[in-house]
Amino acid sequence: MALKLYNTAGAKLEPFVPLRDGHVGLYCCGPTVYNYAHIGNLRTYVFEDVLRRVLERNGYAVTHVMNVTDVGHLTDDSDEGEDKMLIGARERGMSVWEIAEFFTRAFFDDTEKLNVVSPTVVCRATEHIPDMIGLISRLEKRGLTYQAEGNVYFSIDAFPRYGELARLDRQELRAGARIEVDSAKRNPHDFVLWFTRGKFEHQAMQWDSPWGRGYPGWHLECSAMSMKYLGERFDIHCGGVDHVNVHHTNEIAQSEGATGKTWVNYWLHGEFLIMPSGRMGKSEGNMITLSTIEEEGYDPLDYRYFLFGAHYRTQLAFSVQALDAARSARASLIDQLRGLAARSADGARVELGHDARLALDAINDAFNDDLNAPKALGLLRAFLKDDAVPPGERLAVAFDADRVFGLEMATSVARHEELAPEYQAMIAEREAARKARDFARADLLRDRLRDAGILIEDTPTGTKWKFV
RNA sequence: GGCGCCGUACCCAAGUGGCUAAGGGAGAGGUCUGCAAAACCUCCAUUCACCGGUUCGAAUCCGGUCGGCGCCUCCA
Repeated sequence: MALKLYNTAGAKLEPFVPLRDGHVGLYCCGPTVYNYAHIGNLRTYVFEDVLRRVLERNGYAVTHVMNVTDVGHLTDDSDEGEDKMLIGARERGMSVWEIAEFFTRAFFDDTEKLNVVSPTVVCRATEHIPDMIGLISRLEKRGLTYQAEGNVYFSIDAFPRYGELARLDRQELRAGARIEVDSAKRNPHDFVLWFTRGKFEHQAMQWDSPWGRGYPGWHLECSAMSMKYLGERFDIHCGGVDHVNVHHTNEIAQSEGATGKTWVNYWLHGEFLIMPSGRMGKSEGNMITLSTIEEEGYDPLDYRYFLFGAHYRTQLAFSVQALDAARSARASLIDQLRGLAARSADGARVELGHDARLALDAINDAFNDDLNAPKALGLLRAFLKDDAVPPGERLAVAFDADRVFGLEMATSVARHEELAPEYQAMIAEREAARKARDFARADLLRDRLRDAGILIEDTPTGTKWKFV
């Protein structure tokens, strides 16, 4: 089955056809680095990782670009807020530049732990200010901007197709429903391209521009940088669903406003991870980071496995119970694969028989059907139980599918952990006790090993152990 | 108020017109075991929030009701 993707623009499933044969230009909205990413944010990056892996599995050479928003941004668009970076810096006693560097590193630590493949290009907003200024100038030449009270605004009334992506009805938009409208705006939904207003003298990062010293509006960086690295037209742009209405809508306006061309062909949006209390966020007070999860004894890959429980376009309910289920499921999968490896003389077989081939095709079809990872995982697990297929072939199918799942299956199966000599001695002593039918002694040793995190299994082929 | 998504077993969920409604977790029974654990085997929704309609046929399409969530403000 050829790759099909759900395009937010048009709101339907479409066959994927790249602009250039064999190549894909992919832009993913990256992190704002004034705080740790939480596991809800990370869900989106795992979804994008699956997208990239599926594209590559289909033979495309992918140029994957991601921005890092290290420019301070207001806490809200009504211009009343304080710069987020500044707040972060003050709270932590660091310069805004140090803050940005610190959380950028933290972000990539997290994605690496989740086995997310690094983007081809990672670009920082602060290193592309001239590109953004250039874009504003182009918009200015085309008459799509105006200046008011020191700021440069994009005029959405000068861009007739405004809001098509989100199917916004301009008449029905309710500006100011939740915030106060900036009185300098001609249309309440106009947005700032460049800030200079003295009111923001506390803004720590500022640059010179034709409109005065200041800083760029938030949406600008994605337009400027994506076009710089991928061209004025490219294939796929993705991010979280929350970006559809404002961020991506505004990006399209300023990008297509500047070039006069269709900017992006496919828009993909990942749904939210939902807490019992609703959306996860710092202000909601329900933020969980990857570190939190690790401290609770979960492996980051347990979380990755958990994410494959649901399709990327459906909200996923997070709970400890659900994460526990994922951890157990991943452990049992690895055990299952180890069992298959033990029963296969030559490990993962390269040549697949008819049934294995069929199963792998079905799994690939699931991936190609708008990245249906949960279906693919279900198919894989059903297939692994099929004793009619030689163990080596089952293993091979799993490892092949893992090129997309990214669960380190082969590594986990091959891992031979070393046991400290004192524990080896305890196991030997327990064996001796069992032979002597001193079961009280044997059970005591088993309990002690258990307390040390070592699980004892007496199997027909001898005593085995593993870390819990 | 507008736009959008969702409601499938104890839990997380796949399925979007037609074979027995995936898969995982939990649970139950069994094999094995000194006992366990692990592993393996078996069982676990005549039914898809509710009501009405379309159809030979619907969890799947249409209308309505109830419930949940998201976006419309920076936000994955």
